[in-house]
Amino acid sequence: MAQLIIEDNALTIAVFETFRKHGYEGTTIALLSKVTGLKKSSLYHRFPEGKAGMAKTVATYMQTQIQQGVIMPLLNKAIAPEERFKQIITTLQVFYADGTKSCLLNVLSLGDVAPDLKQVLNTIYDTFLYALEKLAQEIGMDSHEAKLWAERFLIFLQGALVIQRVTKNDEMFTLQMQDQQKQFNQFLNKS
Amino acid sequence: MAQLIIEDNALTIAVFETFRKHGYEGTTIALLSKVTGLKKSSLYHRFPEGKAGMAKTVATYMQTQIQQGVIMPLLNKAIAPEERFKQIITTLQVFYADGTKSCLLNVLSLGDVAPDLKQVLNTIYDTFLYALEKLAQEIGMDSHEAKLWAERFLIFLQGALVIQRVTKNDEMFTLQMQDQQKQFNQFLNKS
DNA sequence: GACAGGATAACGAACGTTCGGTATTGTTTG
DNA sequence: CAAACAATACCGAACGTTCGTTATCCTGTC
Repeated sequence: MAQLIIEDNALTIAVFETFRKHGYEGTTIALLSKVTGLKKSSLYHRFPEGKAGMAKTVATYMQTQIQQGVIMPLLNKAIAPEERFKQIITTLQVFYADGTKSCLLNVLSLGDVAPDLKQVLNTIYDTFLYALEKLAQEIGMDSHEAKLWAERFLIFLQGALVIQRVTKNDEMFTLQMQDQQKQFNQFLNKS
Repeated sequence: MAQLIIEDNALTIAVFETFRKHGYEGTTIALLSKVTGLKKSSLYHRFPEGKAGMAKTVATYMQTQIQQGVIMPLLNKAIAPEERFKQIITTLQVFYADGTKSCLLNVLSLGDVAPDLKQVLNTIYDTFLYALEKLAQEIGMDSHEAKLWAERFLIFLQGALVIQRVTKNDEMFTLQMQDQQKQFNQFLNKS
């Protein structure tokens, strides 16, 4: 293999970070070139399907990250529910860099979205919601309660990210996540 | 005055709706031309400061809308707090078209935002938060409680809009707003 | 005839994309 | 063990298109 001046994974991450910061339309090939160190034409060697393919790649990248860092831990019955929830809160803090980085689900769902990209985003949400639901059921909620709690958690997650971006209040996301964890533990101790 | 093909207010609204749907980078002058019925050059007659000026105009438009439909009702002590809150929930449902339309605070705060635009967005958030805080204090919360509740409400508002956009679940926003109202009334009846 | 509202036409710049070419690395074959 | 071929990784230069913007001109109205 010819020399890779940037590894596949590092390349995907750089592109991912650019998309999540600037959105789809705000992310230009020239900007990606600057960020990755690869010339525009070289980017097309790595992403033969162009910009749309890049967006799909980063969405799929997020899907695997969430799958590995959130979904699997949430469904891992070998660990106590309290520990599991604490664990994913930590993961999310890292993933969103204490709320300083935006979520692809938000920034890539603006305007007219390509159907295949939209489907990846939908799947991320669905699996995330499902895993949260299952955890909530484990700690004693009925299926209806569990779904509402899971939805509220994801709403909180997205909302806190938006508000922190608007206000530049750097502790907003962290505080809200800690609050979610506290409420989770309170429910646990009641039942 | 020569013939106005589109009135100032209708023009602003059309531009506003385009920006909130496509974001800043996704909104092109050609698209605005199609949407408003005005040629590109005519748009520059109405908005001498170009695209940046259009964004600032729509942000200021939102500011006046929120001021008139939300801030003033919230601070109107001639009406019972319960009625006031119910009123702004209704206003917000209309403003966000039952959650089918995005919020400028979200879509215009992506990437590198012009400082003067960012300041308008900040002001909208600050005044909204302040009015909610005051209402919360009126119904018996201390200042700390009131601030946390107000923040949570705005987080919920933004989060529900994001989630509904991702999932296309058209009842998400409405249900969450109704839930917020219910919780507000429950707090009221407890104190 | 001054002027405001709108249209025509064009501008340079940036957009996403493609093509031809050049090293460098791997793989085959005699 | 080389020579030959193929594949990989990257780049320079250009493509046609669209971007935001502007200069010029026409058309009504006071």
